Amino acid sequence: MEGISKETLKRLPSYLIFLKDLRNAGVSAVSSTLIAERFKFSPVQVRKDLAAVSSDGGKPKTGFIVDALIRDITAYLGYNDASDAILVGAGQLGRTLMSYGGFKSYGLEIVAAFDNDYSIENAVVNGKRVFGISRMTDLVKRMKILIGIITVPKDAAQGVADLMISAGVRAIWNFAPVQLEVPDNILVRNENLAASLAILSKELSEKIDSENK
Amino acid sequence: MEGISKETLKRLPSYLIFLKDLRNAGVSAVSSTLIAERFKFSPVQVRKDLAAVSSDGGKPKTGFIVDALIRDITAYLGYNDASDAILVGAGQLGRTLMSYGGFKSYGLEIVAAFDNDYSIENAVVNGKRVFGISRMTDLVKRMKILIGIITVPKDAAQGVADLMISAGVRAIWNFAPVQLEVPDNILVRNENLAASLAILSKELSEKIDSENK
DNA sequence: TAGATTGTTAATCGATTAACAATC
DNA sequence: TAGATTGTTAATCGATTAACAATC
Repeated sequence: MEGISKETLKRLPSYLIFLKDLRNAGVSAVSSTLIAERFKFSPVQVRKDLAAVSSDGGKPKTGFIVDALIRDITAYLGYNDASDAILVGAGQLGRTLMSYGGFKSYGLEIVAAFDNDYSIENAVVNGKRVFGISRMTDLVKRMKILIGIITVPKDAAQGVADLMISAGVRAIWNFAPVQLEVPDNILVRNENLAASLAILSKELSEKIDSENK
Repeated sequence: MEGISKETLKRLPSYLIFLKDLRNAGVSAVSSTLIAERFKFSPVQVRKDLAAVSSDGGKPKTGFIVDALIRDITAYLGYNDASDAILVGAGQLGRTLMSYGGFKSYGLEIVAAFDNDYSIENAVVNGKRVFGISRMTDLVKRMKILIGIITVPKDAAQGVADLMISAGVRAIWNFAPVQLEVPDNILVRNENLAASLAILSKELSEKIDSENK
């Protein structure tokens, strides 16, 4: 149950989505083979991944109990102190994240948003108010928020990161296309949508090249 | 210049962003050590990555020419046939992507969007019109579009994927939280924002756990 | 029982890092 | 020249896969 590899951690959320679909479809048990087929992984890999988080394990011939797996993965991924986040930059991308329904199913929540644009301040998005940036430090400290989401333009990103860190944020999800400079004890996860598409595009053209040989 | 590893491919876009910043700052040459420091990679890794795409290589004592690297990485990542995409699902997330400025710098463009909601059809987002879904097949075929972006609710995603594939799309960037079933020759890249945040949250709580030991 | 499926150990594979010679 | 920095080969590391015994 401990020492889960980085790669396993990345796959767990996908399993969770699939398992919930199975549950909705009334399926009560699932084999590693079936999961593997769906994701084009190997069954052994799936078993290793599941072994890392499953409390009961699976049963030969039956497979794994869907409900139990959902509980185990949710417990592993979802229930921890670090589940509340604040967001800075309530532009279109920021508001999209605030309205995004998918976080809840992982026990995650964006509890407040901040912006320095007076015309956005006090707006209410998805039931959450947008505050002036000057109120961030106080709120983060008071609520002991550990995760900050940055959706400001790139020139403002470093300043926002500094402010978040001084307020006590320990992990940053950065959507601005800059490499943030942060102390060693701060986690940063960069989300560069353009880069994601660029990689897909590249993989495709390599594939097409190889087909044309 | 060929056989670039997957991991290298993932790092190249970050290098590109940083190199452009350097160029803006008037820096003309950069050492692998400097790049490595910024990203907390090892200098050797950076050199290996750059060796894979750089036409000139670097010079001892000087390092790599910033302009030349930008050109090489851009050429490697950006210029290929697979640079136009269509998007289906012009809801908030879809419109955010349509308005997102970052794609252009990688030579990528969302050329048209589709939705089956009559109230969204004919809307113009970022200068691009939203068409009824019925017009997708024709446009994809005519323009030989190879990349499709799915930003519809999860229940509609598989149907949209099937439609895209039958029209000729070869790579799908999927924002719906489902595992799409596609033929072997179709590339799929899943973007699950909730999962990304969940992983960050998990890494943070593991870090905090280990600090408290 | 027979067969499907799990879980584990060992082998393989791919990527990173260490070591070091080449060179501007 | 001396020193910084590159590029490459070999060693290491981490993750995946193959093989197979255990078991429901």
